[in-house]
Amino acid sequence: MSLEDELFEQRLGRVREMEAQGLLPYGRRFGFTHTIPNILQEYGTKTAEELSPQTRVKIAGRVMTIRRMGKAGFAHIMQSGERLQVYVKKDALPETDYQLFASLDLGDIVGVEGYLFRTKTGELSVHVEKLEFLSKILLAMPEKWHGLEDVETRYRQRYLDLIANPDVHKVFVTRAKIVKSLRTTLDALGFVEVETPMMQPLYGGAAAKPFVTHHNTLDLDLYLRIAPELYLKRLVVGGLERVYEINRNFRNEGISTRHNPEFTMLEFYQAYADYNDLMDLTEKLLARVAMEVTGGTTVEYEGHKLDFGSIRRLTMREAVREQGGNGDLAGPALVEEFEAKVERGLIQPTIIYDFPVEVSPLSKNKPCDPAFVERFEVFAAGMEIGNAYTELNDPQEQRRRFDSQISRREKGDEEAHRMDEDFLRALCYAMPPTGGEGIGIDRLVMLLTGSRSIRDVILFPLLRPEGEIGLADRLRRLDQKA
RNA sequence: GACCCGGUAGCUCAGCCGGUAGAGCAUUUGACUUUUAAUCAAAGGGUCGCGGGUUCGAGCCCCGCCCGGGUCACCA
Repeated sequence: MSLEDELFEQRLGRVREMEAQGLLPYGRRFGFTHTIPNILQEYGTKTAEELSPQTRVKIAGRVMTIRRMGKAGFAHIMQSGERLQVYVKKDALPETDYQLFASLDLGDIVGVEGYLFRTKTGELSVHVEKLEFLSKILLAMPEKWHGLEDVETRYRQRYLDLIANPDVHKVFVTRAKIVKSLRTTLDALGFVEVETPMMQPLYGGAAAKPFVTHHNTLDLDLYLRIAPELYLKRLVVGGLERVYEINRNFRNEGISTRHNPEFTMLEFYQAYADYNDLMDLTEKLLARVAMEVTGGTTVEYEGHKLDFGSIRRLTMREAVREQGGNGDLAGPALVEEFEAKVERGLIQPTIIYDFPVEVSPLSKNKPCDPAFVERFEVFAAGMEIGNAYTELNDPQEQRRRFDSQISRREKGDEEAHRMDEDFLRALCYAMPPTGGEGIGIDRLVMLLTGSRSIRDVILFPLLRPEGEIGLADRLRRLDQKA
């Protein structure tokens, strides 16, 4: 018999024993008085004397370690990635509760009631007087010391990763804080959050290959959006003058440490503004989010100290010249030169502005030089994390840009924009002069959490499906045996 | 898509020149009423990713495939 089957049998046996005693192996609501992080924060620095008179607590969580010593024992209970020790003494709690403790498995979920104290070695602990069983683990927990290191298992069974690796828990809590910080800043500036279609009859707003899906009733092929841009700009036409969306984009392209087929993007549009205003706003957003998440504007990333408190600005031509490239180039050739000579070296947060018009079909021309557009990208750690421009709001010019995209497409550029007449019609109703920007949330989270792969900031990154697991069959067999 | 690395017990990993598959944690049994990677004693646990081949003999060598990681390409 394999070890896993053996574990199943042992633990299902314990489930049956509990049921026989009238206990619930899968319990019901548990009214706790404190969370473990609460207790650690409130009492973590109190001395033994300061803990009297007794503070009674009722807590719940997952059993992470057990040290049994005959008629007493210790365990650590984990909640929200933090652990608190509990001390269980045979003559301090009811017989049945002690029996329960004696048959606990690592990974079980329990509720505990007792009072706070400090052990001989000074660790804050709960002196247990009541133990309630809440949920039974059937499979084995990852190793207590090394945690779960197998990358594939970490991604496929993220719950195990979260249980075994507290740092992973922290990354995703930080991710939530980052998104909240961006929302708070934008909300305070009067931006309205909206949701626009994920499924679009025409895709646009970026150069990328789309995913295709189909609606049965309408018998209609739809694209998962590659960007929300064209819908958000329709909203600006409609008078939502400050508008943003934080949501998923889907691009049917390669997977790497910086690319996942679905990723989260913040896009925001501000009427009556241009790309200079957005540069200022970008600095403010980034400095603030870094401050709120890490307590400062500098963050460590791959051995570099990135300073989000001072963001350099230079034109694409200046950047190319600075690296010894040919700054006299124009059009796509300039972009190629930039990507070859500059991009990867942009470690410190940097704004690169003034892009060639050919690669920017939705941006407004620079008045003094129509070969360039009012567009910038933000780079850090060699990664593009944002893209912004003064929006093209002249419908006739937009039509010409679409036309030239179409001829590029006819020459084989699969990622060139398609004609979007509905969008053109919206522009024909007059869009105010507007600045718009997209910020890649996943990459920003990477920078602010020190994660080297985008998969480490996405809870369930895309993987090929694994083979048969065979678990249902085993459980079925054991059920029949019982 | 190309190249490099990896897949051995539930987990973390060893496995020499091709010669009977190993350790720690976890599990089971026993001892232990302030331990903390608890300790002590004993036991059980393997489709060596999958399929072929070479060989007297393959975890190890060869071929194909699957899964994952990395680099590059792609991603304006």
